[in-house]
Amino acid sequence: MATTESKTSHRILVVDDESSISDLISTSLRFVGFDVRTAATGSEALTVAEEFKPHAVVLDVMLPDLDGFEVCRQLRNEGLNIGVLFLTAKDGMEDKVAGLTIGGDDYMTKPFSLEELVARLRALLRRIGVVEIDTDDEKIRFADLELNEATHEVHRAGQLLEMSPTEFQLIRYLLTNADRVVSKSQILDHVWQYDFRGDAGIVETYISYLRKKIDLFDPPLIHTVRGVGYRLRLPAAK
Amino acid sequence: MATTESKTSHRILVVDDESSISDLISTSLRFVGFDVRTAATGSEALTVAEEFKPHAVVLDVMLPDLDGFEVCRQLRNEGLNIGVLFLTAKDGMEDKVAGLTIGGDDYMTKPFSLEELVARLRALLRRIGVVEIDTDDEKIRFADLELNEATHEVHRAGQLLEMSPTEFQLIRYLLTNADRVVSKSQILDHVWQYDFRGDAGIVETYISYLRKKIDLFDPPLIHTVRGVGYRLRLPAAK
DNA sequence: ACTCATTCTCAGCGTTCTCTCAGGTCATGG
DNA sequence: CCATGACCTGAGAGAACGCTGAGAATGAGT
Repeated sequence: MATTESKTSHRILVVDDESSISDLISTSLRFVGFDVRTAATGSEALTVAEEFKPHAVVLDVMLPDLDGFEVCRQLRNEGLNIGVLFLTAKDGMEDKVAGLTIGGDDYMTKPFSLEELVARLRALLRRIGVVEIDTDDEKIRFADLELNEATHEVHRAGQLLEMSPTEFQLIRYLLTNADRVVSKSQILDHVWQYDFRGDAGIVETYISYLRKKIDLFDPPLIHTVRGVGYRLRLPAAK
Repeated sequence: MATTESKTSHRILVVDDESSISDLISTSLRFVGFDVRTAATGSEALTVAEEFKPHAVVLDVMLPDLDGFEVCRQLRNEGLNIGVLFLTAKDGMEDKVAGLTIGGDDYMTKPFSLEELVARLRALLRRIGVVEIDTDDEKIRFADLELNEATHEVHRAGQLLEMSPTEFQLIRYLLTNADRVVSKSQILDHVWQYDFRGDAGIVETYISYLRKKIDLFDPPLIHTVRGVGYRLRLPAAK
């Protein structure tokens, strides 16, 4: 019943020359139900794309041969309706990337969190019209808690709650796993940037932040399962 | 029950260089009905996997030759849908543990209990889609007693019972062996960490805890078989 | 440059859990 | 019916776990 996916899985092409990154991304995307192929170079990307006909491409700007934008341009020349999610290192190039990111495309700076990658990719697919735009589709609800993907707003009992970026991602992750226990490591791996090397105790701190905002209302929704993790649930849960 | 029935036998590859550990695990997994192969090194794991095509791998991250992550990556490169349950030492894990729960994977720190290993492995197989996701599949029932893996909740007669981690594992072990007698040493071996060196009397204590919660209802389900062990049964089923 | 929001670490604190022990109860065989 | 061993359970020490406030470090916006 808690299936987030997906009658027809969408085809995503992941292009990155660092295999650790491309493995991480493709594993994650496959798990949430996408059909994934990878390429390590620009030219390989073009070759694969021709045959694979992806709906969207996750594309590193920095490639050994072609420039990411060049790859994008050539893909577009095929006349296909392809969405592109650029990946870029966090240097000075961000502005340039932002400027070159046009249309329904998007970009993210490395390192990012997998939770955000998936969210951005889904938004991208919606924008370019591959996925039906159902306004309800952009909202996740649990009890009187509502998260709006499009506006990035969270409401409880009709009231707007201010969330920091991390808090937003955390509550989103909990919401997509509503009613199931998720461990602190799972949270860390999905919500935090993939290069985070700190303690899992940070999760406790953010859970505390969330509770101060969300569970200031009744009934409390965020529950601790000692020794295991956290779980979003209603008290009435039979 | 006398025959080794393997209608839904999933293939599990166990990779650990300590033969004591790998024996322990494989014996246990075979007993609960998995088809098990073992490997002592990373390269052996890859060789065996190619031919054995396991559904999941129990993989020690500390291997003599290849790193556990490298093994994982190469397994994934085959394009196969393999779940990985990593085993890590409790101490030297500071910067290693990141990203281990991506893509439905999971990890456990040594020492662990066999009960938990089996539970985690089953959850893993469900998540990666090897086993049908039937919400009922995540529940174990006996009489009016119900244990839910996903939510970590235990109900009796529709009422929620609070359980500590060890209590939860114990009732789960009893439930998976419902109607059969299990000895105290069996319980100790499966529910407690394999390096536990205490008295078996601890089991009596925890049985007592459980009875205070579960058999506060009628009829009592936990029965003592004097001189042998314990058995979960209904009064009618003499 | 300054301010503010945010992220993250850390340590103190209270709670819960684990495990041991000891005295009591119960079943069984003699 | 008693003796014996097996089992039950309450009490309590110590450890593990999780929550939270304080504050340093970082980064974004003005």
